[in-house]
Formats: sequence, structure tokens, C-alpha cells
Amino acid sequence: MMFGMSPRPAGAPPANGAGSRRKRSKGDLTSQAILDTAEQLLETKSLDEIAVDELTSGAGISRSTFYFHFESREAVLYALSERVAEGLYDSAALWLRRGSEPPEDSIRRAISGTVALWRAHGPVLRAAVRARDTSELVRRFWSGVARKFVDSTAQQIDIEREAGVAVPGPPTARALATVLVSMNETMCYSLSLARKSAARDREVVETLTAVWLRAVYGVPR
Amino acid sequence: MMFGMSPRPAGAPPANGAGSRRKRSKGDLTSQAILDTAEQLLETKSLDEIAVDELTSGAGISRSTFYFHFESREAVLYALSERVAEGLYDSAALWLRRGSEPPEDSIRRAISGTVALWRAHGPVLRAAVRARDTSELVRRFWSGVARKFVDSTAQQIDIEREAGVAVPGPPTARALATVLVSMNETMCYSLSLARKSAARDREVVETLTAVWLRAVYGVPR
DNA sequence: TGCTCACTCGACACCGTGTCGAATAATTTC
DNA sequence: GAAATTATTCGACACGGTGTCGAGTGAGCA
Repeated sequence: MMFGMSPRPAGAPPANGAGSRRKRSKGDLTSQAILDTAEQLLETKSLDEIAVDELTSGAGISRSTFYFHFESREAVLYALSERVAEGLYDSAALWLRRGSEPPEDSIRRAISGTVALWRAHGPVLRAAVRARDTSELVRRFWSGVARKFVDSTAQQIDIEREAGVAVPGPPTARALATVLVSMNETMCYSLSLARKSAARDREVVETLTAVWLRAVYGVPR
Repeated sequence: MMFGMSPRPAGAPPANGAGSRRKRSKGDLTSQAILDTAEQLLETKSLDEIAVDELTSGAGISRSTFYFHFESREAVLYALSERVAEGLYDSAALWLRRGSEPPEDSIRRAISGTVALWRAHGPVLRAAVRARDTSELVRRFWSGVARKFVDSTAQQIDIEREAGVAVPGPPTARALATVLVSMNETMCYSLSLARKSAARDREVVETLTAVWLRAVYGVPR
């Protein structure tokens, strides 16, 4: 069962990171093509409804060639996750200390960013969330991401509590942060399932913002 | 693709409801055995990791006999869901109007009940939640259940708002109820994944209760 | 030119699904 | 209680998807 970290077989050249400007080998191109096809297909079907030959015929190669590039469908999803993870971390940075603006604004902005990201990459994010229960690899990856969110949120809550602005515990800053973050995730998940509607998006953002504000700072007065 | 409502083939005698004392036909017994085996296997594996022959060998029959009793693995899950649905509705009743006790108590009691139910039937409930994205049948069923929860919660919030006890909207009572209910579900889901720990359970109940209280009534003072 | 190694392919063995028709057990009908 | 009917079970089969293997192919480099 080992660990299969790499989407490419052992001995393959190091992946060309996003920054690298090295010449794209042919293999990189087809890997990309597989990834693109996968992301497109995920808009319609769930990961385990997608057969390997759908991926490969979309990329113009034969089915068995797939296994040269990825060791499983889940590995594809993992690679796809990494693609959007960066955007996610940017979004996480927004939780961090605001300037002098009121908390309401920074919370709303952060939540807005998350919703937008789910709108842009809903299918991949949904597949990744589902795969948490299936694939150990994906699970580790996303629990790392979630942790970043929870940590910075908890830290922020603690700061506000010490400043006497936020409602003191219990619950622990960390426990509170955990439920708030996963509440956001759940709502984004189901929102990304519905047809895009700016009005609905706004309503969800406002509702989540209100719950965050009241849970952390108490009722505004 | 039709609709396949019944776990038993068309023309089968009406299911013996829980109240009925009619003689158990042999078929009912094996259906039960399949259901029991399924519930037990779900403690270890996810629904689509369970092969039909695991179900049938557990019930002491041959694989093809399975299809006489259920039309698919999902139909099994649907039947399993109905089993626990009743308990769920009891839990839903707790959201309804308390007597004169403080809101904190009735909310905590309701959340406690939900957590207990997830502790008792976690594997089935998790599988059902996952299958919402896969099976139209399961999706309809559970959105009905969720609706009951959301409706009664929203109604309760409206009552409290009119009485001037709860923080007025926006957000809508319904929007607020939606996020609170799904927050509970998400937390119960992940809680039921961890090893049973009374301390952890209590912490989650307390955290959820606090968020509900603050979201609906504002900060206690 | 010829070597090497990344890359591709078709063929194969395997496994799980769902269906069918025949065989058997239970129940009803006369 | 024998015959007819219906409920239940089974083995066999066709199908479709997976993952592996060894044999190519071709582009770049010595």
C-alpha cells in the first residue's frame, strides 16, 4: 500500500514547478492534458463515475498510457487539488490581522473570497472533499489545509479576546474556529452545487458573516 | 433509470411495517439478514467498497439472490436510512417549543440527542450523507429530513424574534436555520468518525450550543 | 550513427456487476 | 393431500472496468 506521493513514477525527472521555465517534455504535456480533461469531466460526474478511458481519450492517448503518468484516479485528483491549493492559501491569508477596519469587513471579505474560489473550482473542491473519506493521501493533504485555516482563525480569536473585544471562552478559541471553518466549507460545498446566482451567493455570505460575528464578538450593538 | 422506490420487486406483498405482527415470510428474514450485514460492514468500509457478495455471504445466500431482494446497493442504504429516520424525527421534535425552561437548556438537549443518535448509527448516517450526491432516491429522502429540521428551527426562531428575545434579521430565520442545521450535521459527521470519547462529545455539544445561542439570541449577558 | 530513455500501445488476467432461465421450497387452491 | 401457483434460490453468462506486462517507437544526445 506504500504511499505513492508522486503523480509520476519513481525515477521520473523532478516535476517542473510553477516557477520553472524549463522546456516542457512531451510527458508533461500529456499529464496536463489528463489533468485538464479530468477537471472538465468533474463538472458533470463524480470522480468514481469517471472511467480511466474517458480521461485518456479526452487527452488523445490510449488507456494504458494513463498508468505511466498517474498511479490511480485519486492521484489525478490529488494533483488537481494542488493546483487550487495556492488560491486557497491566499484566501487563508485574509483571515489574518486586519488593519483598523471593523471586524465585520475583514470577515465578510474573507468569506467572499472563499465563496468565489468555490464558485471557480467547485467540481474539484467537491471531489477533493469527498475523497477525504476514501484516499489517505487526499485526506492528509486537506487536513493540512483545514488546519491552516483553523489555526489562523483561532489565533485571531485569541487576539480579539485578549483585547476584550470578543466574547471570552468557553468554548475554546480552537473549538470555535473549528466549527466556524467547517460550517463555511459545508455551505460552500452545497452552494457550489446549485446554479450560479449572485443573489444567493450574497445571501450566503451575509448569513455566514452574521454567524461569525455573533459567535466571536457577540451581538452587534 | 425509472425510480425503484421499493426494496422488494414489484408484486411483492406489502412490507410488514414495524407494527404489523403478520408471520415473517422467509424472504423477510433474508432481507433483514442482508440489512444487518450491511449495517455491520458499514462500520468498516464505505458503501461502494462493499461488494454484493460480501453482503450475501454474510447473510448465507448466493450473490445473485441479492437482486431478488434489492435492486442495488443503494437500495439497501435507503432501507437502512428508513430504519434510523424515526429516531431522527424524534430528535427533530425536540427543536419544538420548550416550556418555560431557558433556551440554552432546550438547545443543548436537542443537540445532545442528535449527537447521541450519530454515535449510535454513525456508519449508516455517514453513508447516507455521502450517497446524497450519488443516488437521487437517497437525496430526496434526506432533503426531506433536513427540511423538517430547518422548518421547525426557522419557525422557532421566528417565534423568539417576535417575542423580542432573539436578534432580529437579517439574516432570514430560514437562512440562519439552514446554516445552523448543516453545521450540526457536519460536526456530527466528523465526530462520529473519531473514536468515541465522552469528553470530546461534551465539548462539541457545548461549542455547538454556544454558537446556536449567540447566533439566535446574541451574546448572553 | 547508434544508444538510451521517456513515452506509448495492445493484449491479457482479474474482478465485480446485473440478468436469465432453470431448479427448488413454500403456500394456496381445490 | 395432490395439484397449481407463487416465492425464493441458484449457477452460468455477458459485460465493462481495472491494473500490469512486455514489446515497440521516436526524439535527443554521445
